[in-house]
Amino acid sequence: MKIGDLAKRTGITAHTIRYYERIGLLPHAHRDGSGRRDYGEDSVVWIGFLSRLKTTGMPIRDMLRYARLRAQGDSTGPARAALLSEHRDRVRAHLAELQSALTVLDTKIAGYGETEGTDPNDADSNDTDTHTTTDPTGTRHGRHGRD
Amino acid sequence: MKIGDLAKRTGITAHTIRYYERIGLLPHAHRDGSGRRDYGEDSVVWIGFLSRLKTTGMPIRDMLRYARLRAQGDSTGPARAALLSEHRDRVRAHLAELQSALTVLDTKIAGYGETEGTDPNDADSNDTDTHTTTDPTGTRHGRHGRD
DNA sequence: TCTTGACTTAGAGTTCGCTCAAAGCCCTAG
DNA sequence: CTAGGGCTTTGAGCGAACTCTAAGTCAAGA
Repeated sequence: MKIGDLAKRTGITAHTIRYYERIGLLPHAHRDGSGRRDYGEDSVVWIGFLSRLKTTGMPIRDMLRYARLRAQGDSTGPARAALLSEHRDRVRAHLAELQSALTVLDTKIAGYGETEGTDPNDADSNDTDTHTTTDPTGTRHGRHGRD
Repeated sequence: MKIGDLAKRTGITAHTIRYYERIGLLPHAHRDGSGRRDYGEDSVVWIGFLSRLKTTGMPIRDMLRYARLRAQGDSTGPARAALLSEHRDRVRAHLAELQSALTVLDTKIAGYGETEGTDPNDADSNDTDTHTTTDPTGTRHGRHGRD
């Protein structure tokens, strides 16, 4: 298939596909008689996987590392597994953060909902949350600000 | 407290705090006798909340909308609730995507793990989540909506 | 046949969210 | 008193990930 078709199939633009090829995320595409890129189903699959990695927040430089390992063949299996495994850990951690933040949002939205005239949840008091995962410095002992 | 203290308390740099003030995410700070920014606990709380929004992927321009509503006072409660509610929907959607991607990662890592010498999961076949039986979301591949 | 639209390239431009530099002022510990 | 570190400002710079432009080639449908 041509680059435009692949773009439609994968949801990324042809520009981005060429960009990915340029930086090494995609192998150099085969060309048809007239010098145009010609793709197979495997490209759809590979880009689909890259998109998943992207969704989960993997930076391009890490996708590149993975892609290079993949290009090196079967012997890199363990290295690829390790790379994905580390990434999975990060994704899990982020997931937990998101879930925690979600409950904060729930609380806050609920706070806005009740008693419309007054505000038991003023901008600040309602901003206060049970601090969960994200502990920037770790140095925060005194938690003031009403919980 | 001074800007450096606030930075330590919140985990963002003093540079970023000034940047946030510049773009309107933080109100203009009160100054002490010598013209330096002086913060109270409320700043810690507010930045904490902003950090959570950031964690959940809210772009700065949306935080700005929220901050401006907040600055306008209590009457904007419903608008703020709506803003957060829409954001919550997006976060929930993203959360679902992440969870789905996680199971893909699990499958793939497991694939690399089994039968160390050979590889039933060669670069492509294992990259494929095509007809991977475990289809968590039920999302048929082929067209994932673009992010 | 003609025209339209998809394709090609190299390289420049954009957006986001910081991050730093430079030059100078001033608080505080020693 | 002095040195050092933290603060001030404006404005420039940066890395990530695209995104688009320009100028040109070419294939295929009306």
